[in-house]
Amino acid sequence: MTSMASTQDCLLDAAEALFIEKGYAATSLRSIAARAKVNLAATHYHFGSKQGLLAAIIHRRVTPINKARLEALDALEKTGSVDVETILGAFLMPLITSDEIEHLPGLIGRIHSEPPSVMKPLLEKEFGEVAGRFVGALGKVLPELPKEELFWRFHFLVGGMLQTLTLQVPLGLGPSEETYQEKFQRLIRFAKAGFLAPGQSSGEKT
Amino acid sequence: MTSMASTQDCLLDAAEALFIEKGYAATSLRSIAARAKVNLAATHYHFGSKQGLLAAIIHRRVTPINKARLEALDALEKTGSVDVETILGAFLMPLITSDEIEHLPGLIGRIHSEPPSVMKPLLEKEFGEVAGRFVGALGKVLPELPKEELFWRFHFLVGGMLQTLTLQVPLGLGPSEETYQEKFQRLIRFAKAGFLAPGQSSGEKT
DNA sequence: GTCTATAAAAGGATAGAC
DNA sequence: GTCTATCCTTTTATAGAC
Repeated sequence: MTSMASTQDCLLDAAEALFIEKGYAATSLRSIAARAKVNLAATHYHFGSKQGLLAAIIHRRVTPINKARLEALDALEKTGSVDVETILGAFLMPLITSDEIEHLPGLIGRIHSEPPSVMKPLLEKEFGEVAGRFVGALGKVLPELPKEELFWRFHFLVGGMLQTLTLQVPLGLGPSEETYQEKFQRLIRFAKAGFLAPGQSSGEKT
Repeated sequence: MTSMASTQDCLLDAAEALFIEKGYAATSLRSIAARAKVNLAATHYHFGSKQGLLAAIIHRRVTPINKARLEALDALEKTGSVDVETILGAFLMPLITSDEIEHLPGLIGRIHSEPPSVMKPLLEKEFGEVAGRFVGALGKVLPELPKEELFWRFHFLVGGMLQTLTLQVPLGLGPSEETYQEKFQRLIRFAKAGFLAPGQSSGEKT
């Protein structure tokens, strides 16, 4: 029994589940405390405010994934096997191999479009470094692609990732049980071709 | 003065702006009524509830865009100029050419990840037919692509679209003032290549 | 259709005993 | 660190006069 979950962890788990289910604004601290089976006042004692609780939740899940992403990119650069496909793999696959995958998808998918006043500082803090590293790596293997085009394509990749994390099943498709492994491999095929497309109307065939 | 905005329209406009700014759950009917400069009780008189107001807002913006999308697709099929790029154009460009573009992007971008209990029935009702028609058209010009792969690629396209509608400027890029026209042309380049990529490991070079 | 007034409930946050 | 009790604000929604 020495490994019984602490009050903090109970709160984090409960709040995370409810934020996924109902969204941030629609979830009350009371419902969180009830689900965690702790006292209402504990939320303020441990996290100060509802926002503080949200920040802690995101930090807990995102940190290990971003660490794995950067390590994967480092490994690519060390072995010299850097290309578009391997970079995309280093960006997406840590979502799967991490232990957090069970919780992260719904969380990010649900809350990434909360009001900017809530989310923007959090996302920039948690995501800024990783985005910079990966855009830089992609820029190196796609030296002729204009910078703005590169940024927007990374942006589209992130959109596809978020959409994949948000929806279990796309509209019009039956509830086929597909693993994230398979979904992200589909996304890598799609986005790889997208990144390799000519940058404007210049390029390939001229 | 015969064209003075009705109370309904004032409420729709105000609620839309606030939902974009703060999200659905975080916006109160009071703030809506205040911004619309109408009485609080008017919201219930005209729309019954907060949910009814949301449904009316979405319907107002989405209906004309989807109509334009289907008409553009019809036109392509009549002139026989159907290919991946023109289909993508017919799907994305009505977002721009419609009068709604000024309001729609933020709205959809902000609220599409509200709790499924709120959004799913609305989105399926408003979006189901259009998605079916466009996936069908893409399937015709990509006959060798497996159906699941097709669905997921359409899904990634929608993800890129939503991401573009959500963020004015991608992370790491300065506040470059780019029109939606330009952004969606970038997205079309990206997604066109993605749709044309080989479906599995089969294809191109074997 | 529009207003005032208010009901009835739920929200975040805090004080203070233990 | 955890509890009870409560403050104070805000919320959705409605009743009823005009």
